[in-house]
Amino acid sequence: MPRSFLVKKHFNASKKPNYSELDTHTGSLDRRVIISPYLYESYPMPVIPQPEILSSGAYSPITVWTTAVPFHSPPPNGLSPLSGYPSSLGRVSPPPPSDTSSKDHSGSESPISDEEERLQSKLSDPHAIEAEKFQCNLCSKTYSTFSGLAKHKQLHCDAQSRKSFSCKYCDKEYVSLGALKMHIRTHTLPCVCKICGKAFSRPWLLQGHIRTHTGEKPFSCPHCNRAFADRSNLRAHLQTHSDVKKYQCKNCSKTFSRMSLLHKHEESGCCVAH
DNA sequence: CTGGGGATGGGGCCC
DNA sequence: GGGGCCCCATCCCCA
Repeated sequence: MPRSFLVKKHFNASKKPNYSELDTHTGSLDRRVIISPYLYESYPMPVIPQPEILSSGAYSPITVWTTAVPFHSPPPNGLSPLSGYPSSLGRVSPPPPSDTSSKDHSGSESPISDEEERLQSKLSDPHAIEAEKFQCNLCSKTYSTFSGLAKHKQLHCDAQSRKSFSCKYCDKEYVSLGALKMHIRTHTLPCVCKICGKAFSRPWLLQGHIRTHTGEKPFSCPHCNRAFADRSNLRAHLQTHSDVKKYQCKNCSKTFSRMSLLHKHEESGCCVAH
């Protein structure tokens, strides 16, 4: 099982980003691609913009992810964190309607305390003076309003109990915040080529891309001395020197240097009933 | 049509 | 926790 399949892929029909859309900032990618204003100033150093030099609506580590809440028990008042994306990148998801007094926490790592939550719930709810009757089934904390409880669960207990972090740009979920942040980069594409403007999710991807401009090919085949810019491509090339290829057809035992070639072979009809 | 190269995406691992 | 790297995969293009 390839590791890439551990998380489902379903961006859209075209798996590759349509870089032609970078210039217009239109289409489905416009909220994740940030072209550095310093794009063409110098060459050839890659530009890996820091968050502060991104546009005001750019990627904010605090605002681009949300902890997941159980799908089987959606809170009322449209509290689901997956109920739609912000209209522009970097905007915090709109607060729950019943929590209009809550402040914008973007840019602040410190979550509000439970006491603050309860106080805010009381302030925002005229019925909050009543006895606290909404209890968290995970930590037994009580809240006077359902909205207070819902917010508490969304921010703390559910996320902690499930250890689940879901992307706000797609519906992928990860068990760690670090994995989610790494994934988020595939949406925000913070690494921009100064030469052509293409954006990449990681610096080393950009470095590999820059080799296409410079012509640098640091990986050489020990058999034929052919050079490659990418190690993976060299590895694939090495298969061509091997008598026994890595990928074998189950039916005819023919071997192929690449998985894609095996797939083509299978789709061409070898593996249909003979 | 097949085989191979080029370019790129993305999760995991290690430091 | 983040960066760099590894490894695998895929798409596109061309000979």
